Amino acid sequence: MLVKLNFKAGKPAYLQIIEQIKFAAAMGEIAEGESLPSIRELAEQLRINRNTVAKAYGLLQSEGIVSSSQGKGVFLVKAQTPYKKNVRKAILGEIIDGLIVQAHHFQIDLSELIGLVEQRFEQFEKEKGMISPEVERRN
Amino acid sequence: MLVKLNFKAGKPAYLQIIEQIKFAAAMGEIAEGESLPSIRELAEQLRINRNTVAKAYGLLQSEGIVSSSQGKGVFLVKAQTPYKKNVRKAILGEIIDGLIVQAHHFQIDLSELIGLVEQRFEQFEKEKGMISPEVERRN
Amino acid sequence: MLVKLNFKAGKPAYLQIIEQIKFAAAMGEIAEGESLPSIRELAEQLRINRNTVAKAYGLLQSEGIVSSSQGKGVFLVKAQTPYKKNVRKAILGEIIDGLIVQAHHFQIDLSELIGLVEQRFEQFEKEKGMISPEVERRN
Amino acid sequence: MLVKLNFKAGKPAYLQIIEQIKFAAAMGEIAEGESLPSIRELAEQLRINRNTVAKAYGLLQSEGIVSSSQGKGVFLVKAQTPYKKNVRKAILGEIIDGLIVQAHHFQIDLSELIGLVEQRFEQFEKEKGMISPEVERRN
DNA sequence: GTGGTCTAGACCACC
DNA sequence: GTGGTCTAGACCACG
Repeated sequence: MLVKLNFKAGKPAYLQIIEQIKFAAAMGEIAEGESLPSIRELAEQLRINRNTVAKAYGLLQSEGIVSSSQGKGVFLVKAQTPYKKNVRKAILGEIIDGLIVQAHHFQIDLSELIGLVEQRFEQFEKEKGMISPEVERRN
Repeated sequence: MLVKLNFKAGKPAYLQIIEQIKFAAAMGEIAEGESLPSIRELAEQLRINRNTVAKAYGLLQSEGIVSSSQGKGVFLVKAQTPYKKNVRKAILGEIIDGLIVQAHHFQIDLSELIGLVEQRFEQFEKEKGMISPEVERRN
Repeated sequence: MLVKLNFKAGKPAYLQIIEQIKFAAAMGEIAEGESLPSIRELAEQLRINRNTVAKAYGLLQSEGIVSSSQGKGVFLVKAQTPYKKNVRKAILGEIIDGLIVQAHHFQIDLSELIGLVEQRFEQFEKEKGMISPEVERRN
Repeated sequence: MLVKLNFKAGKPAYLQIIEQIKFAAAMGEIAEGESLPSIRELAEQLRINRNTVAKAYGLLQSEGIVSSSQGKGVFLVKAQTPYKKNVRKAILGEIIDGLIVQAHHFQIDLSELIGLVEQRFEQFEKEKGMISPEVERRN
């Protein structure tokens, strides 16, 4: 997998790494159980401090997305959320409430809003389909 | 109108104020042109510094939701967004993208997600109907 | 003379009054020794509080531009600055320094800058010529 | 580079910092891409709160004069204004209008005013020539 | 009585 | 070690 950093954007490096790895995992670009680039490798490739990569990996591990074992590397764990379904729905519900209030201020009604959701979802799936797993690697 | 702060939550006070005023405005709890609680008043009621309220009001003003004038007060402006439709859709689109990624991590598919949106929307409308404007509590 | 207030602009009312009276005086619209509208009169005309007009007149008086005497009214005093020439030049010099630094950041050189000054000055004189003294009065 | 604060003057500290840094930048005292004193450093040196310096730097950033990145520092960006020529002239025009009105109140005519501008400009260029870049004082 | 500005202390995010 | 955010106190401007 390939990670790119945009230093101009305000986003911190470690967050950009996390996002891209999450996205790659969601896309199926990285298979379950497969190893990620090593900390040292990724740090060199991106020309950033190893601490920054380590921080990103650490947070991914604490989210249960990857697991690391000394001397072996870092691996993608099987996708599964730690929350029960009603908790998940409650979390999504809060995001949705904010979305609805914003849509209301923008004078956009329900049917239009749902149209937008469907449209965005389709584009998400389309991009997902276009990425074949395990394509890119450098160094 | 009534604002409540939850100090336990990580969310900063000024953001909680913004959200609740936006919500109250969307609900029709505050009529257009009507004045919001004065900065001092709300600050005392919430037992926080005036500047924190002032910051919230200032941001609401920069979003075009309220307008303030020295010596007079802060007023809810006529609901009308300054953005063109495509801009509004783009802003909502970003929120939706975040929602979709989160839903994906939670293994919730499109139909279920849209069901959630509809359900939340209905509840929003129901609550909105229950609030008759101009029913103010006093302190 | 006619004073107009723009409530939308951020500028406070009393400053708008001061500016317009100064400008009218510089333009010769008000003759030396002539009386200005009374505080009560101007306040009614502009539909603002008399304190606001009084504040404006008070500041004009402290700048030595008008003089007031109880029961008679407020009069424009003979134009003359209280400062000696070198002091005046020093004050202008500071404004000019700021102008030069700004022009430098804008990559505008001396000749262009002086062209701008001349152009603006001519327009100033033109507007001044167009106003005949003692034209407008209301009520 | 050296910043001095004049607490007696009515001007707020953050504005004094902005002016002096703009001046130093225009003088070539700070080279392009070079880092400014860190927020903490300057705050200690001036014996003011870090936030006051941060505010000054933040405004300089929003003017496009410096750029900052967390954990690294604040840097002078390549001199290049983001505005088109007519916009720049309009901005300078407003400053010039104020200058002309002030000069008028001081009974100083155009030729004298332009003489002052030229004189100040020459002094600006002379001082600029005297400062060789990269000559830094330390504390 | 309004709202706005300036400075500050404590804490957080980042590298 | 960097810069950024949140809250606050004192003071100012305004009507």
